[in-house]
Amino acid sequence: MKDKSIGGGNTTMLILRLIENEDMYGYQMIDALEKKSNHVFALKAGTLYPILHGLEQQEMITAYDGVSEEGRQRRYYQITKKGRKLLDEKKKEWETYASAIKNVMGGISYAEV
Amino acid sequence: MKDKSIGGGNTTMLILRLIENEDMYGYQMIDALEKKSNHVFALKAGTLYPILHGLEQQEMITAYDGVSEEGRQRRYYQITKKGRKLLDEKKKEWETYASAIKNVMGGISYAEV
DNA sequence: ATATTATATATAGATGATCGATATATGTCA
DNA sequence: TGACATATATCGATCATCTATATATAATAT
Repeated sequence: MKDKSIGGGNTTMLILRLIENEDMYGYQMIDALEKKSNHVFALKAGTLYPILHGLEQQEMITAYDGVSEEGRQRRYYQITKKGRKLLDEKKKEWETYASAIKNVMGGISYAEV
Repeated sequence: MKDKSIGGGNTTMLILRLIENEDMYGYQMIDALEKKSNHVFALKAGTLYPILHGLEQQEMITAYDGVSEEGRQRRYYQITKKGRKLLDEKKKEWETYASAIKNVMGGISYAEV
């Protein structure tokens, strides 16, 4: 995984999280992710837009043309009910994954099954 | 990232961690990883061996032929000083990554820079 | 003694996620 | 007017990992 790359198949989860409470347009997501991650993640436009289009096709999000606070035409994305369900699943997967890494790295061992 | 796949570019870190305190042979690593991860990770032989050969070439590990506790010929792998340094780096990268995900998912925000 | 199965090591090709490069259009600022 | 930042978009390349496959040995069952 390269420096500042998001990797690990978590990009979709992060995008859905960003628009969980607020509709956003593409570039706004890139900025928000950079800030919230404290400059660890630098999501590329070339990664973002194909994912947004895919999520739209799967009805995880819907898109509409709107006007930004500065009065400019922007393409906004809104999470759907289906998308919230997917976000929940991805969250659980991440927790399982992170906890497994912790177990291996910390050396916690379980009874053999 | 598929179910039970390790992904995220963390396989090398996990392998190095496994042999940090004890030399191991390939299949032993697969078993150890499955147990320590509480059955979350199922490392595939087809993933493991190419990584081991790569780490050997980069002098992160050394290999030698030994005899297992059951008296069988096995190919053992031992971490080198260089490998321990790499493990430390990978650990730090993981911590940075996991903490960034946490920040985004939990909604912690930082002052804009 | 022989067949079957589990263990072990290994490699090649396929897949999938993400990046880098590039294209295009619009709005802002000097 | 020209340069630059913002914004959306697509395509090909790259990299990690998986699947499938091959091969060998040892253990177990017949």
